[in-house]
Amino acid sequence: MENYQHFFPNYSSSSSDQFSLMNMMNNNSHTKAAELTQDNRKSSGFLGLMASMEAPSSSVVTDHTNSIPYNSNDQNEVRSGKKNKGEKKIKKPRYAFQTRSQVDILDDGYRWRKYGQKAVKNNRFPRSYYRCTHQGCDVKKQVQRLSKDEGVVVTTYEGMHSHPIEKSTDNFEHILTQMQIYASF
DNA sequence: CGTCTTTGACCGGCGC
DNA sequence: GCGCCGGTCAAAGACG
Repeated sequence: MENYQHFFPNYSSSSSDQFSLMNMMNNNSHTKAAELTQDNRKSSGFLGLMASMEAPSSSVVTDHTNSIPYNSNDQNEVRSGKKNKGEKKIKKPRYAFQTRSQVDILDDGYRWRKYGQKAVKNNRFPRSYYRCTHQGCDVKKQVQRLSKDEGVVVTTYEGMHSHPIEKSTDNFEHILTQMQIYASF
């Protein structure tokens, strides 16, 4: 168990946070994951996610709704006014991980730049928006804490990294690979 | 001095 | 069309 600290180089001392993420990989009930679709984002957003994640059995929820068109170029061009409307449209999967942790920032081995923070209604805690700092990689994640149970942190990943990990967290890279296998469902 | 955070403004989608 | 809402920008600041 001690070598789990390798996954969290910033957490040198033993803390329960480290084991929460391992529980996630072991499908332990303490941490649950779900794929978000834009459908449930429209209807109830994170509340809808919470509902699905609080189902006792679901550790990974996959929704194969393909009715979510997504222009991959829009992400970079939306501000510059360009819009390639003729591009192929694929859905943009989002994966949420619910983790019991005292700290908001779980170090997953990648480097993130915070680019926004918004208040969440019905929640006294804000939601933070991060983007991967690797050039050409626009993987995003958002971190939110439950107001109901402030010991729970929800991290939502959007997109997949197409570059090697940037920190010396070799073992965790393997775990992320498994996460990406989940993401390919 | 480079990198990352903060924070109000801004934008697009959607419901009314 | 208008206003709300979730997400993003970007200038200024903090920090090492």
